[in-house]
Amino acid sequence: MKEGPDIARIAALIGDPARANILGALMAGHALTATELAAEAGVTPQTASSHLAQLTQGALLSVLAQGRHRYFTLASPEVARAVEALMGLAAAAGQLRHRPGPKDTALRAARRCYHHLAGSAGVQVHDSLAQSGHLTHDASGLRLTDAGLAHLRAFGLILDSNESQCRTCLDWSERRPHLGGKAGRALLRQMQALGWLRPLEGSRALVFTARGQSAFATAFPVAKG
Amino acid sequence: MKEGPDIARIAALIGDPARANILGALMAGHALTATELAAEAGVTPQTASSHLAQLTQGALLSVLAQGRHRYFTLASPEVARAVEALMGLAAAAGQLRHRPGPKDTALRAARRCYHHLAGSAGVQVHDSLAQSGHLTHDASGLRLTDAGLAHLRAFGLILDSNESQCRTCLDWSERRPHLGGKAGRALLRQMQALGWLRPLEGSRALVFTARGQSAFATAFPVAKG
DNA sequence: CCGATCCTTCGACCGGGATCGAAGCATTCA
DNA sequence: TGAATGCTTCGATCCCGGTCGAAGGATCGG
Repeated sequence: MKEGPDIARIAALIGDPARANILGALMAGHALTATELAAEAGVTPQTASSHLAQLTQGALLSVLAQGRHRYFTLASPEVARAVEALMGLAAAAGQLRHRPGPKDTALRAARRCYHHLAGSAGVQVHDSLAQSGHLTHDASGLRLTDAGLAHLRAFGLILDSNESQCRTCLDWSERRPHLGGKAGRALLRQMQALGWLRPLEGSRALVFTARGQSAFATAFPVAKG
Repeated sequence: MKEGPDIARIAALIGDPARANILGALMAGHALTATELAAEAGVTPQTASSHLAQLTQGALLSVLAQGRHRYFTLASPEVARAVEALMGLAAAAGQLRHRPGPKDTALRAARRCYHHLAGSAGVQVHDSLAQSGHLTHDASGLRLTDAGLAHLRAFGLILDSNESQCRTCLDWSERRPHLGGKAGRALLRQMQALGWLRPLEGSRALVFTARGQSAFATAFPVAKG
């Protein structure tokens, strides 16, 4: 009964610990070089090279050669979403790699998912915009309303009118959608520019500054329901 | 940089061809016995037994022992969504197992995804309901409005008021969300009861009857945009 | 109780693939 | 040009895990 796409190939590609670490490192959205990824994955450069070739061949990564460096990124937001979906399953199965520590708490609060904001803060943004009518769910998926577009522009975001289309991304820690796509990306950039939050050293986690914390709460209020 | 859930374990679990076939067979939403799954996967019962034990252990499947039979199903809708996400990646990578044939076309038109309707017909249901205001996207995700609830009840669906909460499921062939959850499940059941469509032998594909085709188009119209 | 069916456990085999050392290109910089 | 750096290819090793035959429970029908 072989129907549909060959899922096993892709899953097997993600299923190796070294490759999974590579994908995890790239979930932050930054392009990383082969040697950096080798260190992240905990393998030698020649082993990493083999893995990177396979991931690229499998259309999970894309490469940008610059001088003697090769920068790798996730090939598409779809890849990031698939990885998050798998994280959700792994979390549900209780297969956390470490006992939850302070870093883990920080990750659940706010982190980079590909290029946008995830974690409870990310979900809060989504909910707040949805409640105030700045975000609608129509035929083509999630979309910013005109009011929402104006609202975010007032915030300092630079968004074309044809960039109202958004991506939702299932949050592995919250099990709820958060805001991805162009808008999500621009929003995170602006929040960092405003000094609301900064990346935690060597991690995808993001920590709010005291000032940013309260500003964020005011800007994206959410009613309990 | 080992952060978050252990994704490699889960992905490796899905990454074996035999296990992927098992998951694929269960995507139709029916409970299947160990021997049936062995046949689906193309391995002997003792091999399948080993795989099934691993999948159950990994919280991807759940088992119901009934007499000397053991019925397996996907452990949760999350599993089904993760599998669909992987199918999307595989399809994007152009790794279809077969050259697209008539069966493949049927699959893209309408199929079972877990217990609900997927494919272009599934997406059409979602879009139609969203356009007519029967479906909203709020803080807790996708939800049926009161009007939508009444609309579907008029259709013959039996739905509690507290079952307005819906699940969205990313469609691998359309790359767009379709309607899952309780409502999606009830809807598919009703459509089959009305004789609108019937399962294609030995496949997840669903084919519309002539009568069902036009009735469906009238019931779930969608404006082009 | 007996045979049939469903499923599992055990043991042995085998292959694919992950890994790293050594060597080879390519690029940059002095 | 020569040395250093980033990355890849090649080859050898090794181990994990998929596979099936044989045998052992478990459950049902009579």
